[in-house]
Amino acid sequence: MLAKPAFEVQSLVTDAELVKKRRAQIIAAAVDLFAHQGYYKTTIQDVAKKAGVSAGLIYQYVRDKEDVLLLSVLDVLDSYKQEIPAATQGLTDPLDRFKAAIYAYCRVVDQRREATVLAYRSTKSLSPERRQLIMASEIETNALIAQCLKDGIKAGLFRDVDPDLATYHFVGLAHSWALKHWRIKQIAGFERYVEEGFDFLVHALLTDKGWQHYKKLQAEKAGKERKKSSKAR
Amino acid sequence: MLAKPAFEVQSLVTDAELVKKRRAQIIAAAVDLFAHQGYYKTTIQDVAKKAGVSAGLIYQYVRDKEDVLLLSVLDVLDSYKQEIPAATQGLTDPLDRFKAAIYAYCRVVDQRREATVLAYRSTKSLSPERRQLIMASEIETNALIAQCLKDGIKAGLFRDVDPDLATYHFVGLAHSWALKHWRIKQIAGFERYVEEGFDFLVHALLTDKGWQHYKKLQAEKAGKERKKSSKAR
Amino acid sequence: MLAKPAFEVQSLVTDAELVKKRRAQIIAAAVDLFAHQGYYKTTIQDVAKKAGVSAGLIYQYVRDKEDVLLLSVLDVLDSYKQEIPAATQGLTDPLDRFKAAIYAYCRVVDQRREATVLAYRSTKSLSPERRQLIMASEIETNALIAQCLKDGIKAGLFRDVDPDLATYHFVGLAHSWALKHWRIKQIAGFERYVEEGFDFLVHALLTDKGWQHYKKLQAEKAGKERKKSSKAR
Amino acid sequence: MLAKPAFEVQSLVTDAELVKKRRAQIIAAAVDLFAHQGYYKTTIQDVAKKAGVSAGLIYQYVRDKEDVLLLSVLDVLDSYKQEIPAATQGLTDPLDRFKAAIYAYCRVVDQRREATVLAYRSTKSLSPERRQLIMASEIETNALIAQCLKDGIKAGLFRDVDPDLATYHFVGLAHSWALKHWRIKQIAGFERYVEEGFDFLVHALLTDKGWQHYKKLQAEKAGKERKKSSKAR
DNA sequence: GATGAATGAGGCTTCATTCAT
DNA sequence: GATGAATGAAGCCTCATTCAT
Repeated sequence: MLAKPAFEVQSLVTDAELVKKRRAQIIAAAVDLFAHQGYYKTTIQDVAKKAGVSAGLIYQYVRDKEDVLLLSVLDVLDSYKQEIPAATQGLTDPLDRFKAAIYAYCRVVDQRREATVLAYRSTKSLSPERRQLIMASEIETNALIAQCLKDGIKAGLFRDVDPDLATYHFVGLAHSWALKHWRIKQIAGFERYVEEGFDFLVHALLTDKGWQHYKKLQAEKAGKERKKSSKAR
Repeated sequence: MLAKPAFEVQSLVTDAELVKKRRAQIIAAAVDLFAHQGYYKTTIQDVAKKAGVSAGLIYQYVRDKEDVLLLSVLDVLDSYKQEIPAATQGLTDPLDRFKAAIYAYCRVVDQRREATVLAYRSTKSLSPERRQLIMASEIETNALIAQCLKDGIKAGLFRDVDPDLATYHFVGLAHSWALKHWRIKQIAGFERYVEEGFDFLVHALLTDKGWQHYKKLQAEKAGKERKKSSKAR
Repeated sequence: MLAKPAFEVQSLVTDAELVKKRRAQIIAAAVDLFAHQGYYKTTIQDVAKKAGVSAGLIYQYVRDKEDVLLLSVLDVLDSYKQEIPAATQGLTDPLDRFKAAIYAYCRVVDQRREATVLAYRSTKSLSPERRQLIMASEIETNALIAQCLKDGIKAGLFRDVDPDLATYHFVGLAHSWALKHWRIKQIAGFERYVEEGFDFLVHALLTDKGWQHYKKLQAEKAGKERKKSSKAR
Repeated sequence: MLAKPAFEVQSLVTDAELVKKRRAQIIAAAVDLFAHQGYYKTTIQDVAKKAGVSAGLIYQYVRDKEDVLLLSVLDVLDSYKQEIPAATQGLTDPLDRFKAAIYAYCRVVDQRREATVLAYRSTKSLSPERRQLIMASEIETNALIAQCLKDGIKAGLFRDVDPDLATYHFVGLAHSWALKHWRIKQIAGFERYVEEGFDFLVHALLTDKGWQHYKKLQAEKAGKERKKSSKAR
């Protein structure tokens, strides 16, 4: 289930530990630069300088520039795959789990906003084989969401919609925050955007039973927060 | 209201008719090439050859390569601004108008699927000033959708949601078809995608009153189609 | 004596009057542009625009861009050949004539300072055949000065120096004003520069007899000016 | 006092030794080509080929083609600044020193005749900032000459002329040899040109006292040469 | 393993010149 | 005769990639 990221990117260096360390260095620099200036406007020399290594070094850990892009995008996508399970960990209620998953997705997108945009923009710059890897990773992430939906449907909380299609509506919520940030931030802050967005979309999803459940959860949450804020005083 | 596309892209040629014609030639070629191979992998020579003109000629109609990209993206965005009003023309019922608008949006995105992706990918490749133009155009298009939402809210058919935020959910429906086509096409065809997608999202939007209205429209449509198909026999 | 400027620059247009008029138009624009931006940074389109004609038109009056440069430089050099004889016209005393010639030379160089620099800079940009014409023109101009020197030597006013070499010292006076203007103007104004410069160089030239004569001329001139200024009151 | 030549031309390469070596390589090739074919007719590829390096390499040592020109011109001007002090080294007599300086100037101009012309022609092709550097270098060189003049004036050998203006007359002697070589070489060889030219101009400069001194030096020199030539037999 | 200087192919852009109108 | 749109050759410069140290 856990994807070995970039399992096919070859390296001339054999020491696995070193490969991991160097690549992390390179990718951190690359993601930052690619995200902010774009893939084509970023040179390998830029990446090398930012990573604090020589240009030649990079070619001991990747085959070519496209490999750097592939690793960069995979790095971003992997963070999704890490955050979502971590967020649902311990939760059992399907609606709870679903909400936690979506919120987690939105949160990680927000934290790596530019990088998320990078992933969108740059996939087409990759060769078909490499693009496969990206798509596979996205499918995996979507499967995490879709599973939550299936669980909710099974539990009778969600309508019997196509879980894969519905996934895209919620994924779109997270991605839009990054893609349309220039505009949306003028309308709402992150918190309100996610809350209203999730509330909006979940309306489309809930059965009557689910609806009751949702209102109960809302009330509980409101209760907790009231307590918290009264304690805070 | 009507945006003069690319109103600021200068040309050395003075004959307005010719400028229009040549630019159309150039942009048609550019959109196609940019959409399929990407902006950076497409050379001006490629565009010239495909447009059937010399490379030098292009520089009599645009300042630089980025201008070609700007005009290309604006061309795509303009088609949205054309199709949506055309689709709602003559319709008076708010729900009808809204549905027509969204369907029209989805349709034009489907027709220019690669070009839509181009618009997404390439905006960041533009200089800030040029990006402004793109953003302005997107805001205009969104305003068309948002207006439909406002009308529906006023008519009591839609819940009192933030129309600008809600617009993004529906815009996302159209865009996702292009952006995630590689995956969604495996799940559903265009017709089903739009129908189910719209039906899903509209659930989140409708009031009880709106809900009655929606079901009536569905029934009417079903009736018409039954008739049509019986005639077709 | 009078050089037909550019006697070999061909034109497609047959009407001699028109050729003269058009060329004057073109050359005036060209000299200005070449002098200020340099030959290579000036495009034929620039010249055409400044001359108020189309780019194509120019090619009916010259063979190529180099022809425009040739005509431009010859135009400048011709003005020397016009001014010097005009200035000595009517004067009979050799020293008077010589001084008038040098002053006239300096004056025309000052009036067309940038153009003079152009002549210096651009001769090497011309093909050898065209350069010949420039050189021939310069030799003609120098001959005017040299003749004055010969007359002065014959009259026993000037030492028996090589008139052609001495010519270059005085020509250098005029040219330096243009070539080193950026620096000399910080040291002296045009009037003082020419007066001190001529006075300096003429010291090197005069015989004892010439020296007496020179002082007499100075005194006369001073006298006239005193009168003039007293009248002016 | 000692100018760091081209102190502001940046290089991507850090090894100072290498920068010096490579630049010398590049500039040597560039001066030669620029001097003979002109700046604009010389391509970077030409320079690279002549320097025995790749075109890309050049851009690791200069920012653009204009930088190559700047370095080339500075290289020429620096040779003046080297030769003049070297020639006066050890000499104490002001007239001796002055003569040595002018002769040295003429000699280096003769040795780098085409390059001297390049410096004249091309300064205007440089951006204003770069032109400043050229001018500063010229002023420094002129100051060396002017100092000799001042010393001679102080010693009562030279008339009390403006040393900066007088400098230009002597500088003109050297430069004219390069600029008007096509013509002057028909009149006189280098030796005679310099001797007669200096003799001519120095006439304009000497006081009576200086004049006595000058004649004495001439006699001494003639004596030495007689001896030398008798020895040579 | 790491460096960074060197390479050279290739793209954008300019502009002299032509030619159909 | 005049126009100005069109051409296309050519140059500057960048940058991914290599390789000697």
